[in-house]
Amino acid sequence: MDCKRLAELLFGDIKLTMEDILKKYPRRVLPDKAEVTRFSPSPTGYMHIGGLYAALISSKLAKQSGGVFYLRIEDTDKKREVAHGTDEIISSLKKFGVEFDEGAAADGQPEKGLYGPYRQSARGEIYHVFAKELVEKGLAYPCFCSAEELDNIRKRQEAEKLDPGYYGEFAKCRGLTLEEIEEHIKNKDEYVLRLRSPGKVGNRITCRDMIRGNIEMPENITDVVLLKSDGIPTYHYAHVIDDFLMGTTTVIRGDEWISSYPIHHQLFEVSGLKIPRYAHIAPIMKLDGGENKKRKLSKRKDPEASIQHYFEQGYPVESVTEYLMTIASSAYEEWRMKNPDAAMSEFKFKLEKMPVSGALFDTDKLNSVSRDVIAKLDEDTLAKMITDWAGVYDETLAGYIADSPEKFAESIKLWKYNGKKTRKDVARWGELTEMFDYIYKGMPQSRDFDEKIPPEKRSEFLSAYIENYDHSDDSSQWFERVKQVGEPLGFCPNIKEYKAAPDNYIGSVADACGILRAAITGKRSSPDLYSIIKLIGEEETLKRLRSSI
RNA sequence: GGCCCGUUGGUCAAGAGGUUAAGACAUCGCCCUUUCACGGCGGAAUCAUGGGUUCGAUUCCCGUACGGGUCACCA
Repeated sequence: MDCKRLAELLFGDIKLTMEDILKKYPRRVLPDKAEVTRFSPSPTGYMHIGGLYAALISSKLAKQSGGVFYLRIEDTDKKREVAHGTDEIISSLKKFGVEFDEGAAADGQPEKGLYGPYRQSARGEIYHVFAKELVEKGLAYPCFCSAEELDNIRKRQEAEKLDPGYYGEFAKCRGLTLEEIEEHIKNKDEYVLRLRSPGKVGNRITCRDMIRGNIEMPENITDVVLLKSDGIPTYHYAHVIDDFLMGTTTVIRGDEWISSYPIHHQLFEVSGLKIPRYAHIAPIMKLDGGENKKRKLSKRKDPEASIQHYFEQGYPVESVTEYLMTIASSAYEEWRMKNPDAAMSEFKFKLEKMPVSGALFDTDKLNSVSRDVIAKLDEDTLAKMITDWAGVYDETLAGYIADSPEKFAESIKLWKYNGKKTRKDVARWGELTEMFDYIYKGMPQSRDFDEKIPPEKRSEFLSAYIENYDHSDDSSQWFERVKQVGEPLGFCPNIKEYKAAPDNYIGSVADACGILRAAITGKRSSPDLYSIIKLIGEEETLKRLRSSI
């Protein structure tokens, strides 16, 4: 067959030439070992935590090696595209401190970088130039099979337990003559462009994966689709051309791509392009119900899959990135313990140390990391972060803040410090609302008394305490009074003595304080009680105490 | 089902042919303590399984089980 004529027939109208393209995308001049990485999402909806994870790693790798990190939008599937998907990705990532050296920009904004356009939808002609070359070399051909025909092929293969795909005897259009093709084109029949795979059954290829080492698998033998009927390339083809042109050194992507690696390997080969390194990262998993089955965090089922969730809950973004780093690298936690105040960028990240199997998302761990992050923040930063968050996500809390800024400042001090030691019991701003309730809102809705103390003893103590209450007590007088009131009623003033002989008492001062705490705040745990009393004032304190009897 | 990948405490995991098999989170106990917290100390808890190779295997090899991924004109 005259492949040149076929190429003209299919791509006669393109103006660009291969020389133009290669001139426009020169090899990058970068220091030795500099990594060029990318984040290449499809704008199909909200940002997934897995996307953030990948972006974080990719960015880190480029930055620490003096390379380039860029954003490429893979918008080749118009059906799944969501309006403003790109804006959403960029702004979310920005909030997490992930910045691109070059790449796609928000809708209407100019792109940064010389290797664009960075939206695949704007690169149509480029792909066609490469595709034309493949056709010229006889390595690609048009296929006019309908969806039904393909479906039948698949069914037959399934029934006969054959390998699925368009190959061998199933590749009907592989043998079309130029005349037949011309006829189809004249009839304006829809077609896709397929690779004429040079693969042989039995051949093996190996994927050099930075995380898993070498992975051996069968060579691709199927005539995969390169260009869809709308002329837009499939992921496979766009990946190969773009990552070559844009100079990606290491492709970092989810491990669901491993199985299509043979296709990519072959595509690079037939196109005569240098294949990049790959790092296939394991997804973040979740335990599914009681089934004890792991599965990927799913956008649909799991709120925690969306990074929006973390904004809503009020996790500082550093908490999330810190946590993600502990998953990405087992060495991270140790490093962090040694360098509590260092910037994350100082950590030397290694792909080789990444986990090969999916880690279960652990909210407890996230919370713990987050408490540490929050504990390091100073009051002003705290106040600002909380105010900003509440303004968007928590009306009640925002109302409290607006109601009395002084009280708010006091409250922050209260939960952050106890004397000199900082508390670590808040992992997300959402937890603060409840705490501020008892400072701002008055009477607790319900009171979580320790049922170890019989209710009548509790009331007895409460009455006696109210009787003896003196709001002018300083903090040590206050505590003395709790002891004094409690002692005759069976509350041992000395915790050690109480522990030595618990049966001799109803409880200890700690229990007495617990009664007061629950009466005033409703909770068993709260910041320093004396300070809370001072904050809410005498009248309110007595009111709450009385109502708990 | 084919093809890949994986399996160390509840979770995240380090680890190496010979170790008392790190550490973190969670959990439990104790200590500190002016309550709550913070902090300190300690406990319980792990090498999926069967065969090899070896003086010795959790570590290397093979099988089995289990789990994950993938098999589109989606990415």
